[in-house]
Amino acid sequence: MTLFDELKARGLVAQVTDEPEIKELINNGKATFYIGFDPTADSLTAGHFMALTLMKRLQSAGNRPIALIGGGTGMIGDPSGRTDMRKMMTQETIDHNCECFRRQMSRFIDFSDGKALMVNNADWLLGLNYIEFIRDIGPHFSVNKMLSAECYKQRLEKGLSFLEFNYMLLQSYDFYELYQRYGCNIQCGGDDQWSNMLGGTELIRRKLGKDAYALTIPLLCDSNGHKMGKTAGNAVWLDPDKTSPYDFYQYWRNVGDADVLKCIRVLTFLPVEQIEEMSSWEGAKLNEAKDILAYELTSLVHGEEEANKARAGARALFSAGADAEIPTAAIQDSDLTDGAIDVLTLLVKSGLVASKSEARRAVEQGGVTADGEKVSDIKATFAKDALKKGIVLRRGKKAFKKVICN
RNA sequence: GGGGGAAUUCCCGAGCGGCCAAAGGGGGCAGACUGUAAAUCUGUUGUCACUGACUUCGGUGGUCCGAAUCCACCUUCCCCCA
Repeated sequence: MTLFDELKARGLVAQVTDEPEIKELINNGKATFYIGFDPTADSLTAGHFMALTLMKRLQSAGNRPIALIGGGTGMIGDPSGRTDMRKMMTQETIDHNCECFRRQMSRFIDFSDGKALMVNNADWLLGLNYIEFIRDIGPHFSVNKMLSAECYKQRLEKGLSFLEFNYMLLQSYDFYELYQRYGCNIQCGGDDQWSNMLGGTELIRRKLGKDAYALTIPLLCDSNGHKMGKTAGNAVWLDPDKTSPYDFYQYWRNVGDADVLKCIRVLTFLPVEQIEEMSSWEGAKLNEAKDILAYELTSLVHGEEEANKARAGARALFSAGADAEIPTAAIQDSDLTDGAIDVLTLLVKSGLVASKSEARRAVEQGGVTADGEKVSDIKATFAKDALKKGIVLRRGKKAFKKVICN
């Protein structure tokens, strides 16, 4: 199976500008492609992960990836699919975020010996002269056409500033620039970027009379159409300090039935044939697929060791086994009163709940257990002796911590 | 530049002087049912010293015994006209 066919089989291709040409390029390792990342946070998210795997897949077939960090476009903010304007970020924040991205990406992509490049569009965007830019690039964009683009529709109802309206020109300019500097001939990105990407291919054709291509990957959505990679509105981060490997594992362990296979196909590197076998799995058997998905991804992002720990922790909790790998929370002597601590405080200190009110509710609703025993009294306390060897405190079905006091 | 409207708790959105920690929906959390799934049903969803107290309704200052609700100014956004 050729690379392109595999991408298709995995469901990684949403739209392409010129299929035969793109096929030819990437199957033969002749592509230099780029994917842009907006430095809006100090860590990449699960949402970016799919793009990273695409990069890796293409790279292993001999194509050259360029990771473009949007240090310059980050100053503007992409309005696509947004209902409100992004917050403007300061130069320092953007620089910091760029650096964090760089570190995380090098885990997946081989940047040695020019096998991949990482560039920052701040390098060419920040020095642009307005009049020159407008005269040079502006004529190639039709406002009428831009306004009809799907990505601005929503914003036209809520208001779109000229600042953001410029985003498409800048992203197009990036592609144009990369084409000239590095011979970059394909731009990849999320499907929501489609119109911005077309802007680039169009610009290259008009200015240089050359062909460049665009390929989008679908947005990873669950069966209800919600974007995946978020819990309660918060992103699932790749940075272990922002989303622990255990939580990361749990996120994937808990995806809905309808989404497991899709996630495995799109996000893991398991062979397509193996995945096809799983597609007949049903009911409880499907749970195994979730375990595979969670393990594979955790292992890719955080390493095998962390993946083993997360899996062991989960198994300990859900199917009774050794409790050695349960995430722990240490509490201090100063948290104790008279050599003991009450449940509510303990719940808060362990990080299982955000406030005492929440802790109270959890107990009152019968959602808290300590070492398997249900805690039904909000005044229950634990003595230091018990805490020395550790207590497995559990809130609800899935949130738990082993609390220890030394 | 002129005129009109809006800012409410995580989100949407009621409230328009006391009965408001603030309807309803979404989302979240917990419980039941299960397979650590979905769907469904129930409870819950500002904080704390929890039958009570305290802090919230864009900001600042007023009026009033009392303000999310009235007034002034400010900030931001939307709509119409130019």
